[in-house]
Amino acid sequence: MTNVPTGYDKHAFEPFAVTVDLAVFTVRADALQVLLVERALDPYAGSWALPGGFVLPRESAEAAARRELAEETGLPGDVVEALHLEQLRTYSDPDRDPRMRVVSVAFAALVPDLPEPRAGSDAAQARWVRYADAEPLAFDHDRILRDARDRVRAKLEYTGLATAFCPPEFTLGELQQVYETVWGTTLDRPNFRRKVLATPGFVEPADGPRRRTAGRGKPAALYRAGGAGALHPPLLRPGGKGGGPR
Amino acid sequence: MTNVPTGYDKHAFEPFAVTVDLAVFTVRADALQVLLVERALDPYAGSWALPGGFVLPRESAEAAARRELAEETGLPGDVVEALHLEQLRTYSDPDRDPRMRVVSVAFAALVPDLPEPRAGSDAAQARWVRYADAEPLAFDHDRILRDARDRVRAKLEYTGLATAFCPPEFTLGELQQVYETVWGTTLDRPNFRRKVLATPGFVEPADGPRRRTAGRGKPAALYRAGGAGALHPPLLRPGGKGGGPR
DNA sequence: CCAAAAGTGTTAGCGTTACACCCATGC
DNA sequence: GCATGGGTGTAACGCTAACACTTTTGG
Repeated sequence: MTNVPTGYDKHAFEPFAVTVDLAVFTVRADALQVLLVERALDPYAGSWALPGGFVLPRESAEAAARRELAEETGLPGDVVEALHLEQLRTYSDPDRDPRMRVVSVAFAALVPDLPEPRAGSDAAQARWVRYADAEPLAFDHDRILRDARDRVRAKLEYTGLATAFCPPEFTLGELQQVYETVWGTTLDRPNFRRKVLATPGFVEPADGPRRRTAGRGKPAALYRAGGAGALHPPLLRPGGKGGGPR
Repeated sequence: MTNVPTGYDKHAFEPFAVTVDLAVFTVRADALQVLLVERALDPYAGSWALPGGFVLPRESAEAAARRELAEETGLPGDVVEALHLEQLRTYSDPDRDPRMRVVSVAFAALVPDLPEPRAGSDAAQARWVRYADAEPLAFDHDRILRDARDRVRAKLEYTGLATAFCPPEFTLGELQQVYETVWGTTLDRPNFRRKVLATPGFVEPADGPRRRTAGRGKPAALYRAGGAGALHPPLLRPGGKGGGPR
């Protein structure tokens, strides 16, 4: 915080615009999907992009992210307030926006299957797209999206993040499908079950059995997300253990 | 990137200042130490703070971080270019700076013991301080510093980051001391040695034995940092395995 | 009865932990 | 010789992976 030009005069330096970009993930149809919007306005108009927008003068980046998410998806405010939002990193390449200097704070958000997006206020349209089919995107959003996916994949290992993809009550089979879909692997069901239940604070039992996870088979017990953030011990990916680089 | 006010007019929105803040760590005298500067200018003048400064108009945040680091520590340019710099997160609370709207991108940097800082160009003075003795700092730097330490502690588990605290050639005893100092634990030497050598790409042997790590004992073999970013398998902390929350 | 998914049990293998022991050097 | 740190060996324990098996539902 040194090197202050001319003692903090508000116009002694080039102004920066600050935006947020959101990689909103869900698990649907056995695939990791991401929410994209079609740009209506000029830079990259007609291209698909991550939702996002400018941070307002009296707003933190986190608050801006939730506000933009509500605007673009039409989700009720309390849902948006509750969902898991995670700051990824900030992209500040001087040329990342062709018009002017824009510094963007990127977030990853995780939502359960349910919501179908309606066209947002500013975007021409919004829809879910399989991660594999998302590129190419506007600006440097290809890179942001890849970083976001890497982060989510890694965090499933050592946090209870996977429950954010599930509805409030879920079966262990559904939770396992989240892991298998995001990691692109298969997991041994008995071992998965034991590991999850042996990890304190990961899930806690709910009441009233149900069947779900498919139309057939024995009804499964329901669980809610536990309070724990970190998992002890972690749930490691089969091939190549250890968290990846961030 | 939607919700563009008045089609991108450069002055249609409130300007933001963008800064970088640096948590520069080293391991000296059996303690994790951090580089602090005494503020010369007005907001919090006389207080200690993390080094940092404004991002210039044609500069990325990463470039600004390296430039500021070179200015404040007097390290030669090639050293600064090579050292490990890691983006932490961005702090954007509207009231984090009493004067105006400042969004700050925080970085953690890791350096070996050697350099003693000289007083920087803008700071009244700069010096190494034990992490435990650092607070209170100006602005929200207490929080940034804590986040930075948590991140470094966690990343020692699953990356080869610890070698960034060591000189180009180091003994396994020195590397172990880094882990013990940063984690505040003791490790079993034979097991530490085996784990490190069994992890591909963590370290690779150098030539010519030396003694170091202390004045006495059998001379130890020297190693260089290997190319691997992620550690397979990870080197877990004794108490409470798994990566902590980030 | 059959298919499908939930749930329980068991064993072999591997990695880690904890400790004993030897080696090389300075004083 | 003795203290100090480097380096090797090894046995017990715990966790995980892999797979066999039982249970409960719908058709």
